[in-house]
Amino acid sequence: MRGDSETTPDECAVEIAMEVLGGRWKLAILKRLLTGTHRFGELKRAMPGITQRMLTRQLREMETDGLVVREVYREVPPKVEYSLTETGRSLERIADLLDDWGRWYRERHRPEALGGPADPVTSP
Amino acid sequence: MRGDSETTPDECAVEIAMEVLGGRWKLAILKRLLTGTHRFGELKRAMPGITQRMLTRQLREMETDGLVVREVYREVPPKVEYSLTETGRSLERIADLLDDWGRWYRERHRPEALGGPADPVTSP
DNA sequence: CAGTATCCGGAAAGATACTG
DNA sequence: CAGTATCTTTCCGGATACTG
Repeated sequence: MRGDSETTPDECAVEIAMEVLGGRWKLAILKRLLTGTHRFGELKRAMPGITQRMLTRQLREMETDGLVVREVYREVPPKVEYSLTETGRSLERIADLLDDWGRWYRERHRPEALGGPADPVTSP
Repeated sequence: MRGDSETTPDECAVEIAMEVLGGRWKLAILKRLLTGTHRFGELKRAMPGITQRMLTRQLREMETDGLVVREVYREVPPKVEYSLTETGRSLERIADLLDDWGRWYRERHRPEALGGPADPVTSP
């Protein structure tokens, strides 16, 4: 997804968005950072499924893409804080909608993936 | 992305959405189908970049995920039409937002990818 | 026309171990 | 604490050829 740089003239811009948001963890990280600045370890603890290597890579890509700011405090022990840029925060609505939609979809199409089914919803 | 079936209890639902919308072509196809029912060949012609194999695969996955309906007319020559389900149409707003955001992001962060830069926007 | 059938390269993702 | 460094696995996406 990243690095194709083909950008055919008639492609619709969702592909640009998917280049930036694609991957398994970007949006999850973004949602975390929407609650405020976080340290690397905090993010890691908050997302048990991700490996250190993946978290580092995703954060660096998001930094390159202008979504997050990485601030290094030259202390011992080291401390690095991540926060969203304005561009990153501009995704809040989309991230929320995707989250809502995902929840709704899971209820509607994957009821087995639920621990205790809540009250069913009929539109997202 | 597909087939992990892990779904850790505390994962946020954006991952569900990304499972369904992920991949390079899903949203582009969805946007096409939002304009109405289309035949396989129409979709293929409308998206010069995609291969037959990919188009078939993406459409089948979207069918499995409950986003599209595939209707086969037993004629000669064969005719197959694809349209969106209600679930598929429920993504319209999100697809539009992603498209808008992608356009805005490209202007703001990748001006070199534009033929003739339009009037700059300051918020998505 | 609308697909399958094969084969393939490379990126994405993960496991594990080590370090300033 | 916050990373690198390797190694391995998975699988996405594409090229090409063939078919009911």
